[in-house]
Amino acid sequence: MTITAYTKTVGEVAAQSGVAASAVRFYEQHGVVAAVRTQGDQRRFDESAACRIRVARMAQRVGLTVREIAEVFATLPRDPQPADWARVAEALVTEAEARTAALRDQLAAMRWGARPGDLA
Amino acid sequence: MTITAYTKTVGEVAAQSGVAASAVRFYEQHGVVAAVRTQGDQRRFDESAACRIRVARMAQRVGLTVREIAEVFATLPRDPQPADWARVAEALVTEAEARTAALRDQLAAMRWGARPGDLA
DNA sequence: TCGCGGGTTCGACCGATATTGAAGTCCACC
DNA sequence: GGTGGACTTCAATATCGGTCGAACCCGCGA
Repeated sequence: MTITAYTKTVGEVAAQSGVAASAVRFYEQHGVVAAVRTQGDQRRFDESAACRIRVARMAQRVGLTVREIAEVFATLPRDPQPADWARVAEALVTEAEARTAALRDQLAAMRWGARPGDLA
Repeated sequence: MTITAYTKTVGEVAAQSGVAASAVRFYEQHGVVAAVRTQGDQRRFDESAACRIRVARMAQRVGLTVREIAEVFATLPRDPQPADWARVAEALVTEAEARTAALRDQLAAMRWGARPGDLA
């Protein structure tokens, strides 16, 4: 049973997640990732940080805000297991599908400017 | 064959589409809707304007930007017919589904931190 | 003719999502 | 125990998607 430690620097997490270090700090400020501080006040992230950020970026593409993503991630325990990630993944995909379905339904419900007499 | 005229004021379009008049002007600036001007320099929109804006708002919910939406709408002719709207609707839903699929695929492709030896 | 409820432009401001730069600190390696 | 690269904070800047207010214009009805 390996204890997942807080060992990654902001730069390492940035490299592993494909975003700028400034974005990693931004995500920490907004609760997408968590960090502890060294004696010298530097951030140290755990293994899940890069993962969280990669997932967050994908979720942003389907219209979720950073706040919404942080809320979903708030349900993750420390050192998330595959089952925890699976649950989060499903929540995100379900939300994306719900929004797409809402788009489709509302589009379908529109009367498309069918002015009576126009097609008659 | 009714010729669709430019008759709606900003306020009318705003009311019909459920957004503020300032937003209608914003959408015009960004190519989501088009307007002609009266002698007195006032905007006049056609019937499709409110429709475009309602659709645009839905599309924003699934992560499309105003620019992307404007590009899709750029394919609409003047006085769009139901078939034109159907094509646009399909393009938007398809894009939303593609983004959701990308999210799901990338989530599925992740190794979920399965560190060798951890589950052993 | 006057009033007034719209419309107009323009620029300031907002919140979200970051990026950049300055000034200073930390720490890993030699 | 240096040195240099990576880290820190804070403020400014940028883009996106709007909103608001000021100051002004336009047309309609009393």
